[in-house]
Amino acid sequence: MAAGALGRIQTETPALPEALRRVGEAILADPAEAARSTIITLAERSGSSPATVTRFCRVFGFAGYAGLRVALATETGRAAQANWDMGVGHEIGPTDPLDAAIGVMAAADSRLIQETAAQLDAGTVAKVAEAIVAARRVLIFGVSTSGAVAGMMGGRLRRIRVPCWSHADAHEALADAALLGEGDVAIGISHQGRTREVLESLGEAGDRGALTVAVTSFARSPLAELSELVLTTASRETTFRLGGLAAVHSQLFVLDTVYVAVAQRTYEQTNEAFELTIRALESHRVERN
Amino acid sequence: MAAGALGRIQTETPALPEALRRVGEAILADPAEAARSTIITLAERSGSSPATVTRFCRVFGFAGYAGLRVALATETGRAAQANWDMGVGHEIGPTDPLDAAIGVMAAADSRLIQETAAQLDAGTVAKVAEAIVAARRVLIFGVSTSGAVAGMMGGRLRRIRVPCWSHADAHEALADAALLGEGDVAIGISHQGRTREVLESLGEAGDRGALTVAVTSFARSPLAELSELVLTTASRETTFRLGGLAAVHSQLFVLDTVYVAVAQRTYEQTNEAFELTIRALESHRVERN
DNA sequence: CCCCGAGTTGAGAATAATTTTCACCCATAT
DNA sequence: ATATGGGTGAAAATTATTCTCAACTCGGGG
Repeated sequence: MAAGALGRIQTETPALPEALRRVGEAILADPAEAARSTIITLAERSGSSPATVTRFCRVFGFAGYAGLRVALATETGRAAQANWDMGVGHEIGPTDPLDAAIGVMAAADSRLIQETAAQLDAGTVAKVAEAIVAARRVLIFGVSTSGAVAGMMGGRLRRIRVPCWSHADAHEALADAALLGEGDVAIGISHQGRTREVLESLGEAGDRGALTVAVTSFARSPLAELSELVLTTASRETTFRLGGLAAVHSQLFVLDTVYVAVAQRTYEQTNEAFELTIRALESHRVERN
Repeated sequence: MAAGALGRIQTETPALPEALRRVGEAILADPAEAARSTIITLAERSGSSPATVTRFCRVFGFAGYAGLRVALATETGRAAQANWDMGVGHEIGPTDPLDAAIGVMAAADSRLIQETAAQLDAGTVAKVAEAIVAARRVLIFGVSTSGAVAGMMGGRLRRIRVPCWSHADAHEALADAALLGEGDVAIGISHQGRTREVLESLGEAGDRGALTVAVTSFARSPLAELSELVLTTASRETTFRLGGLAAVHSQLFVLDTVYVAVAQRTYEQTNEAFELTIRALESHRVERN
C-alpha cells in the first residue's frame, strides 16, 4: 500500500527517534519538493544522512527511496486534484471565530477519512471479515473513547447476527478473552496502541488461539506488534482535540469497512436480520407527526 | 512544466522514431507501473535501451529519468483522485469488490461531514456552548448508537471539567433529568428524532427549566420540535449502513464543534484539565517499546 | 553500384545516486 | 565502572542513470 503514505508519515513521525523524525518533518514541510529531491538533497535538508533517509523509507514499508518518492509524488497529485492544502492542518486557537473553526474541523475530518481510506488494505479487511463470519465468538476491546467505538461496532455486528461482545469493564473483557479459542476473533481498538487493558485482553485472546486484530494509528505500537492483522487508522491532532479524539472518525470508518465486508458475505441473512431489528426498534419510536 | 506530461506523451509519441515510440507506448500502456520501474526495467519492457529512455525524457523536457518518474506518479495520483470523486453517491452491493466499496464509503462519509459543516449554524453552536459553560449540570441523552455518541461527548466534556453525565440506562436518565433546573443543559441525540426514551428525558428536562438541545438529522422531527435549540446533522443512507449508522460521523462532528466552542471559552482551565487527565491515563499505557 | 551524411540506436564507460556495512556514540541497566 | 542495545553517519559496495561513441539504417547523388 503505497497510498496514504503522507498520512502515515504525519501520524508516526512524532514518535520516531531524532534523526528519522527530522526526515519526516522535512518531507511534511513540502512533500512535493521532497519528491523532486534526491536522497542526498533530502538528507542535507533534514540535517541527517542518506543512510537515515533510507532507513526512514523502510520504516514506512517502502523498498527504498524510489518507492517513497513515487508515493509522495502520487499523493501530491491527488492533493492537487482535490484542491487540498498540503500544509499541515491549521490549529484552532481560543480567539478564532467559531465558523472559521468549523471549517477547519470539517476539512480536517473529511481529509482524515480520505487518508484512512487510502491507506487501508482491502485484503486485510477481507481477511478480518471472513474470520468474523466463520467465528463462533467475536470480542471487541477498547476503553474510554475507543470503548465507545467498540460498543458501536459490537451493536452493529449483533444486529446482523454475529455473536459479538464488547465490555466496558476491563476485568470482564479479560475473563471473556480467556474463553476464546481457535477460530474466534478478538479485535483491539486503541489509538496509540499502548492501552494496557486492551493489550492484555488481546494478548490473552491470542494465547487462546483466537485471531487477533488491531485497530490503531500506530503501525509500530505494542498493540500492532502483538496482533496478527493490523488495520491502521490515520489521525492528526488539533489543539483542542488531543487524546485521539479525531481518531474516532478514522476508527469508525475502518470498522465500517469491516462491517460492510461482513455484510457482503452474508447478504440474505443480513437483510433479514435488518428487517427484524428495525421492527423491534420501531416500538420505541414515536409516530411521525 | 510537469503538468500534462501524459497528455504530451500521448500526442507526440506516434510521431517519434521507432525506439523512442516504443518507450512512449510502454509508458502509456501503464503509467503507474512505469513510475514504479527503474530506467532499466522500462528499457527492457519497451525493447530498447536505458540510453533511449533517457533521450525520451529529454524530448519531453525533463532533466532526466527522475523527473519523468515523478511527473508520471503525480498524474497517476491525479487520475486516481478524479476517479475516486466519481464514487460519490454510489450504492454498495454484495458483489462489489471491497476496494471499490471502501472508496465509495470514504467519499460518502467525507462528503457527509462537509455537508454537516455547511448547514451547521455557528450561532446555535455558540449558544449551546455558552449554556454549557454556565450550567451547573449537563446531561446528554441517547440510546443505542446515539447512546455511544452521547457517552463519548460526556467523557470529553468531563475531561475539561464540565459537570456532565450520560446514562446508558433510560430510567436513570429520566430520573436525572427530573433533577435538572433553570440554567442547566440537556442534550438529546437521535438520528431520526423519534426515539421515545430520548424524547421523554428531554421533555422532562425542559419541564424543569433546563435548556434543551436536539442533535438530529430531521429538523421537523418530534425531538427537534420539543427542543429550544436544534443542531441538525446530515445523513444519507447507503444500503448496508441503514439505521443512521453513517449519521454517527455527522453527530460526532456537530458535537465536536460544540466541544471546541466550550473549550475556547475556558482555555486556561481546559489546558490545565488536559494535563491532569493525560497524566492520570499515562499509567494505563505501556511504555514505548 | 557505390558512397555520403543525417539521423537513430545500443554497448559500454563514466558518473551519480542509493544501499549496505560497520564502528561509534549515547543512554540505560547491571 | 561496565556491558548492552538502539540510533547514527562515514565510507564502501552496489546499483541506477547518464554520457560517449561506434555502428547501423536509409535516402539521395555521383
